[in-house]
Amino acid sequence: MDGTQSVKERRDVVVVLREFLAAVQLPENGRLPNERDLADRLGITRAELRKGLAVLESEGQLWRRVGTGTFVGPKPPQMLDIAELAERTTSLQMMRARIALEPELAHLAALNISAAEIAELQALNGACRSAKNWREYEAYDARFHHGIAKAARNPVLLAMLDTLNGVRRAVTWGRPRPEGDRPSTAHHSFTDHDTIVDAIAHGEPVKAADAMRRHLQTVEDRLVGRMP
Amino acid sequence: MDGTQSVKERRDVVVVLREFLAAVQLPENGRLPNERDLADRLGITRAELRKGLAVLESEGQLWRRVGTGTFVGPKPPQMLDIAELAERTTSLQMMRARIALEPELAHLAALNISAAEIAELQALNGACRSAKNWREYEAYDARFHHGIAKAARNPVLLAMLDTLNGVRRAVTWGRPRPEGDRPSTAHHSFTDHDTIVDAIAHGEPVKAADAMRRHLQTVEDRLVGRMP
DNA sequence: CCATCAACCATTCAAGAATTGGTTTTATTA
DNA sequence: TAATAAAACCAATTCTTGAATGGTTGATGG
Repeated sequence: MDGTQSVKERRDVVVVLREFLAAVQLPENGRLPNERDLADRLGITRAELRKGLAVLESEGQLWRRVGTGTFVGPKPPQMLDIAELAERTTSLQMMRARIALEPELAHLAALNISAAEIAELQALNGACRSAKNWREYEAYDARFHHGIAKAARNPVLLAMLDTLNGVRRAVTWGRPRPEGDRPSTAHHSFTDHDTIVDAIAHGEPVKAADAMRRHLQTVEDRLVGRMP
Repeated sequence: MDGTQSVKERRDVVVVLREFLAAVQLPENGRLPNERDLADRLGITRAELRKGLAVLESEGQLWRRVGTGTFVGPKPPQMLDIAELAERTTSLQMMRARIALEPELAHLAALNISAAEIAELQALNGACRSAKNWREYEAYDARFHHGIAKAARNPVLLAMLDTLNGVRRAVTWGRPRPEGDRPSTAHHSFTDHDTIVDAIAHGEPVKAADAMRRHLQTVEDRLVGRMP
C-alpha cells in the first residue's frame, strides 16, 4: 500500500486529511469512514487522526457525534428541549422574548389576516373576559396570541411562538398558581386585546405592533412589580 | 367482582371516570392505566370507556397518544421539526423572522456583553472578511450572529435564533449555491458588522438594534432583488 | 517523555418485540 | 334484526438488545 510511509515522512496529519477530503469529494453532510478504518486507510494512528479531526472540527469544516460518526460541514442545530430550556429561563426573560416576537407578528397579521380569523380573535377575547378561573383565562389568552401568530402567515415565526408558549407553560409549572380567584386583575388585558384586534382588523400594522408592544410591556411591568 | 353490575345501572361512564380520577389522585401529566385494564377495573366495556375518555379529552382534562398512553392535563407542545418547517418556509419569511428577533438581541447584547465577547465578535468579523469561499463566509457570519445572541444573556432568545439558523441552513440546502466565487459581493456586510459591533461595544442598545435592523433589511432587499 | 496500541466507556443507531390508542370485524344476546 | 359486547386487527410509539462509533484511559515500549 501507499499510505504507510506518510507517517515517517512527518507530513502534517491535517494536510493528509485535507487531501483525503478533497479526493473523496464528500457532499455536504456526507459521512466519513469511522476513525478506526480511516486511520488504517491513511496509514496513521488513531490518536494522530483524532488530533487532525479536532483541528478541522474547530474550523467548522466537519462535526462529530458519539455513536453517529463524523460528517462534512457545520454542525446541525439540535432541537431544543423545552423542559431543559425552561429551567434556565426566568419569567422576565420570557417576556423579553415575547416582546421581541409578538409585535412583529401583530404587524404581519394586520397585513394578512382574513375576516374569519378576525372573528375568531374577537371570540377568543370574549372567552378571556368570561373565564371562570385563572387557568382557563390563560388557556384562552394563549389561543388569542396564537391566533394572531397564525394570521401572520409565517411558519417560522408561528413555530417559534408556539415553542415560546411551551417554555412559558413549563416555567409556570414550577411556580405556585393562584388557583381559585378569577382574573379580575387582568381586566386591563381585555382592553389591550381590544385595541390590538381593532388595529389588526383595520389593517394598520404599525398601530397593531405598538398596541401589542404596550400590552406586553404592561404585563412585564406588572411582573417586575412596577404597578402603573 | 363488584364492577360488573355498574353497567346495568346505566350510570354515566363519564361520572364513573371522574370518580376514578378523583380517587386515584393522579398528578399533572400522570398516566392512566391502559384502556384494556382500565375497562376491566371499572367493569365497563372498552368502547364505553373510550366514549367517556373522548369527552374528558375534549374538555382538556386529559390527552391521549397512540402507543404512549392517556395522561392528565393539557397536551404538551410538540418540539418543532426543523426539516419539515424548512419545507414550508421561504427565504423572505426567514428574513422577516430574523428582523423580528435579531435587533432585540443586539439591544440586549449591548447591555450585557463582556469584554471577551466583544473581542470574539471582532475576531469573527475579521474572519468573515478573510473567508476564502462563500461557504466559509456563511459559517463565520452565522457564528457572528450567534455570538451576539449569546451575549444577550437570554436562553430562550438564543435557542430561537439557533433553531432559526437551523431552518435557514435547511432552506438554503435546497437551493443551488455559488460555490466557487469569493463573497466580494457581501462587502457591505463587513461594514454593517463593524457598526453593529461598535454600538454593542459602546453600550448603545438603541443604536445597536437599529444597525442590526438596517443590516438585515439590506440583506432582505438584496434577496428580493431591490439592489440599493 | 512520547507515540502506539489495546481495552474500555458512553452515546447513538438499527431492528424487532411488546405496548397502546384507534378501528374494524365477528360473535352474542335481547 | 338491532344493539352491544368481545375479539381481532391496525398504526403509532416505546422498550429492548446488540452493534457501531466517537471519546477516554492505561499499559507497553521505544
